Amino acid sequence: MKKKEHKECLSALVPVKDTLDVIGGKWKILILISVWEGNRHFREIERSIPKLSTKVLAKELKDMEVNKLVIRTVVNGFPVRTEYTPTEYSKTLQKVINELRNWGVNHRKEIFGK
Amino acid sequence: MKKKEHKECLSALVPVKDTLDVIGGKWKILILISVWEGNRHFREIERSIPKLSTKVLAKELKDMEVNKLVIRTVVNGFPVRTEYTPTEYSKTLQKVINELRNWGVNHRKEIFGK
DNA sequence: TTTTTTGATTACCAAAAGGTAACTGATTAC
DNA sequence: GTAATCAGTTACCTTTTGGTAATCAAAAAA
Repeated sequence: MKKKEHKECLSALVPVKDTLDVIGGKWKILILISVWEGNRHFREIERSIPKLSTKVLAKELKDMEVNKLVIRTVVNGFPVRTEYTPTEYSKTLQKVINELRNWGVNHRKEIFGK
Repeated sequence: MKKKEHKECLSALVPVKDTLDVIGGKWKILILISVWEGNRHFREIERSIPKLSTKVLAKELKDMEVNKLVIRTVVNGFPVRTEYTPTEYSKTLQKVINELRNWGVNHRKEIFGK
């Protein structure tokens, strides 16, 4: 009997891992939704998500900028304002997030209800 | 201007979080794929995934059993064998994982290539 | 008899993630 | 002058996560 090859399995997994790096974790999707909803400024986003700390928000927004989900622009001025706007590209995630949501809805039924 | 309501946003997010609890993290999808590929016994699965430790595999397999992704059966016997088999239900994740993979493939192009 | 293999569990330690609070610097309102 | 707001940064500490190695019981192989 041949030994099993696992290379294939692992390489197919890299892009899945990539995606989870971008939207996995506790806050990323929450932040994305907040920005999609119209929250633009740092404090505005922060206040819109209970329990989210300044530190984590700053880190997550940086990641999201690198991943082209939001654009950060500094509005020169008075009490220094920063604007985070969602990119068009970020909307390609909506389908993925929908799939995650649908499966989750069904999974609850599978584990509890039914 | 009305204050924004975030209740809706948050409740829509619960199932997404549920799904990420089930397949998020470093190992869950790897283990699932390993089992789908035909690895059945604890050591077999362990050896199929480099860097995965006994402790983490044991914990993850328990979670996966609770979530009905695998069935654990003890084959009474000689050096005590345990069998993990993927459920039919686990296959409902293939669509989700595919979406994650597709987005990841495209994302690499977006961030690097192009 | 000793070693090996099986599927785990446990104790112990290291690393990573995350929270809190203080502080920056500029400006406006009181 | 004092306080507050904006967008963070930093230091410090706690919690969570994860890895390593030892151990268990039971049987087969040496």
